[in-house]
Amino acid sequence: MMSIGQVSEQTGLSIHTLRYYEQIGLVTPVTRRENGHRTYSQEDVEQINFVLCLKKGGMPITDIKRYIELMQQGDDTVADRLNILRAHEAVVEQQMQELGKHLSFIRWKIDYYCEYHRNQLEQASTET
Amino acid sequence: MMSIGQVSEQTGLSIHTLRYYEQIGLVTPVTRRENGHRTYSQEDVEQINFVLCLKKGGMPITDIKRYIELMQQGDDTVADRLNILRAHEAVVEQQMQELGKHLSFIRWKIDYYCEYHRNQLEQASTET
DNA sequence: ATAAAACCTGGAGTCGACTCTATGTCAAGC
DNA sequence: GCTTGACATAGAGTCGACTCCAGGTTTTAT
Repeated sequence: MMSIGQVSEQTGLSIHTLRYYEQIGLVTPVTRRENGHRTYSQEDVEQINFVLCLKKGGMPITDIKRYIELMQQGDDTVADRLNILRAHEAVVEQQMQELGKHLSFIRWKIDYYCEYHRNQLEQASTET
Repeated sequence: MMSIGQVSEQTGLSIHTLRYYEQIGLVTPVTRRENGHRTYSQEDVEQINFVLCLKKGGMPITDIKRYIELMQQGDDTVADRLNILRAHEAVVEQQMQELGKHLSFIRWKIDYYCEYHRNQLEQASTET
């Protein structure tokens, strides 16, 4: 069991954000100690990481929230969740493809500028 | 030479957004016809696509703006621009790696749910 | 010549996702 | 016993990135 501070450290999310996510229903509310402090189980942390996984893939918070709600409704929603995951899979695949194209374009530009810069320096030195 | 509407079609950006980008200096102002309408050269469109390339890689608008400003200042800034591009290259590489991990996690989850769902259906049919 | 379509400007409004403020409780150490 | 630090809540504020609105001009088609 971990405190909110420890979870913040581990996930990279701020304490504020962790509470905010719980408040808006992006993650299921965690149990509390007698003093009211949140205490996170390993499962809770895994759910947070899953949410982050979807988020990094570009899924907006409202959609993630819908997914989490389906999870909470139990096994009857497995088919729906499967559909969402499949759609998201496709989105991420396309994103990676695009990123790959962008990356090679940037590399091409870097090479070009490298060359250009080298010539610049050379010219400066012969002008002495 | 293209009109703003045509560029909007081609880039996927709304007309609003194209004007907004020009206004905040994210792209260099294009020339106008006598009636004041914007007219985009091939180069202008290429610059917009380059900006989108950086943006899709997660670079915030203010940073892209700084890059464009360097471009406008001429050849003395090539070294600076190279640094920015190299840093961005690293960022995009890391992003792709992360996305790859997320993707395989999602796929794993899909497989898991698929199996689960198959069993669900089977059970339902034998219960008849 | 009149309506419709495509463009213009300046400025206000929206939206998603945090992030911070004010105020308060509780436990532990000096 | 009093301060310090980690936690709590409710609600306001911020920030990036658009997006829309009001009001106006110009070209195109009927």
